[in-house]
Amino acid sequence: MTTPTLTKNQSLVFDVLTKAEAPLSAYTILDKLRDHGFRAPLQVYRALDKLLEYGVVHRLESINSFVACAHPDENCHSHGLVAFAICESCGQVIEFHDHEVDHRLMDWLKSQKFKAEKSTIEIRGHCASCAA
Amino acid sequence: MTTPTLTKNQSLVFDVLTKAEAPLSAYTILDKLRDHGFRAPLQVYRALDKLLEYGVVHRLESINSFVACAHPDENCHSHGLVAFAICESCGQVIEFHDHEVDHRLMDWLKSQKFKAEKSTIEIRGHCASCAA
DNA sequence: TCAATTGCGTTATGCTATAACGTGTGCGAT
DNA sequence: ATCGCACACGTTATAGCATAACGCAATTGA
Ligand SMILES: [Zn+2]
Ligand SMILES: [Zn+2]
Ligand SMILES: [Zn+2]
Ligand SMILES: [Zn+2]
Repeated sequence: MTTPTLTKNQSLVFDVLTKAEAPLSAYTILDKLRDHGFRAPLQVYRALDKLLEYGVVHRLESINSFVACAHPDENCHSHGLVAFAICESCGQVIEFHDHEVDHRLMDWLKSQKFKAEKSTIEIRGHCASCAA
Repeated sequence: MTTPTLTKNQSLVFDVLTKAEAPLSAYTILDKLRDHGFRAPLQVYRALDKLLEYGVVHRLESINSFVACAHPDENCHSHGLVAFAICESCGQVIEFHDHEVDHRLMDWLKSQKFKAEKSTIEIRGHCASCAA
């Protein structure tokens, strides 16, 4: 369950994501790392694949972007769904977990004999600051 | 709230989606409509935009594809979230609604003073038939 | 030492989506 | 009637996202 030591490229990508204040696309990450020798998208995508596998980064499907996990210590992800509220003005992402939602969804899926593997729960809108 | 009369292009795209047994990408739709005079992606995307606006088609963010609404008559979408279970083997999509999940998510968002506008709930996995 | 695994770099390619321009048609206001 | 506007449409070009396929180097473990 513990995260393996990150390689150089993985560390660079992870650092960029942890310092960012909003989700980043793979190509934005690439641009930020050109000074560190990155030249091609694959260098970013390969690092992201590993970081996603380790659970320290999340992919936001609805905006084709990536964000560092907001709860790196809790290993909450192993036993529950993750949901994201994404502000369309400032880009801020709130990551949250709710076991009641989890169980409700899981029960429904079970009733359909559907074997869940990956889940995406993303709410786009405006955060408290941006809602005006 | 009633759906306007569809234009020719909108009807063609909608028909392709309703006859399909799995979600289709915009470019797959384009290929299926070349015989009907479609030549460029924009013809598909413009029709899809309208169909999405009318609520008769859904976009599946996690697989960049589109599917006809499974509950065209209920106007359930206006007052609740929609969730999808997507089989990664056969492509079958089960569309469902659950008010308890809705309310739970909405309550949480309200507590964060987050103003929700669009939501995405997609579960990928394997359907009863494909789960082997 | 040899084979298998893993990470890395590069080039090329494919898939997804939109920008920008111009045309034609219908329809209400003048 | 005709002007102005909104809307659908067609086309070309471009932007943005993601992976295939190749080869090399370092690591590991038998
Ligand atoms: Zn997380
Ligand atoms: Zn905001
Ligand atoms: Zn629907
Ligand atoms: Zn299936």
